[in-house]
Amino acid sequence: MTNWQGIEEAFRAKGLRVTPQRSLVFRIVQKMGAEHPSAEAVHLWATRHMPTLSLRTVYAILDELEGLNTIRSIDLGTGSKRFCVNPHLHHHLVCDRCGKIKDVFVDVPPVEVPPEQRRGFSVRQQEVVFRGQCAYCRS
Amino acid sequence: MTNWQGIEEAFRAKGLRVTPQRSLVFRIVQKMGAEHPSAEAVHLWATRHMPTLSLRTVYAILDELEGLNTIRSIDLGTGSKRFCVNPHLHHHLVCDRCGKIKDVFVDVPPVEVPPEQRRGFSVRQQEVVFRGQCAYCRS
DNA sequence: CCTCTAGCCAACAACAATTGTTGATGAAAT
DNA sequence: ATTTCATCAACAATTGTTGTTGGCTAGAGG
Ligand SMILES: [Mn+2]
Ligand SMILES: [Mn+2]
Ligand SMILES: [Zn+2]
Ligand SMILES: [Zn+2]
Repeated sequence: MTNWQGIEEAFRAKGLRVTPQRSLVFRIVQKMGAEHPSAEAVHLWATRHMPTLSLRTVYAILDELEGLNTIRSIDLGTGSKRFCVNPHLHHHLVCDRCGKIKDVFVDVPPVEVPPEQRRGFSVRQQEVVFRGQCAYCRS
Repeated sequence: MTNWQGIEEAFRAKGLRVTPQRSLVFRIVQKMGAEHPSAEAVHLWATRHMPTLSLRTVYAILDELEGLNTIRSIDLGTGSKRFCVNPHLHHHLVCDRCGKIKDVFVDVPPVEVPPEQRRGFSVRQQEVVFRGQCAYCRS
């Protein structure tokens, strides 16, 4: 569900109204998707179009969108939750210095964790985090 | 450097004195290594032997140990920095619910990120995060 | 058109993990 | 003996986030 039509449906299906705020936050987060914005970053941009939009509401709507499975929140140790809009399986590249995040679409063969290492854990997903420095931070 | 002899040297080489607090924190973090304790967790245990040891000092000493490369701090989105004592290359298994962390020693073939996806990033390391649920949280 | 309510707002408070600060005290190094 | 470092208690401050409250408004349902 990455198109606005679908989201409208999904909102209503959950008994949530389709408001200008929800619409705006959705569109902003889609547009910014590639940079994996934080809630603050979404708010910063959103307020250019709707100056009264509160940060609190942005947090709330991002939570809702996550509940609808239209976005996913990730925490890669950059100091804040970041939002990921790409529904396909992928991995991430993180800048050690500024926290920039980029999607990485590479095939990583699934790794089987041997039972003696699992220690009772059930493994649901496996993600790869690539760490390094972005072009900007390297100069 | 995982033995106390080496650490004593390393401390002194940096102009840091070898104190009972530094010794204790080091020994605790080594002993707890497998659970990847947070600073709070280290403090909780340490105060059993030295009740006056302040949390502030634990934070400071953990920072120093990280500076000496005897431990590594990792943030896997569990809400706090966790400390890893195993110097060998390895990966991590994280419980979605309680945040428990386990080491995973499996060979993961290095993945080459194609330049058009790197977008100017330099990739320094690649780590795999396995997410799931621990035995306890699953019951 | 009227009513009811969800959603939003501002304006806070609270939170948790972490870092900063300060002045006093004690121990180690010189 | 003197200087310096380390630690302590006791706070304050910071950051990202969530909770709360009372008032206002727009829209869904009648
Ligand atoms: Mn992503
Ligand atoms: Mn580890
Ligand atoms: Zn950067
Ligand atoms: Zn668990």
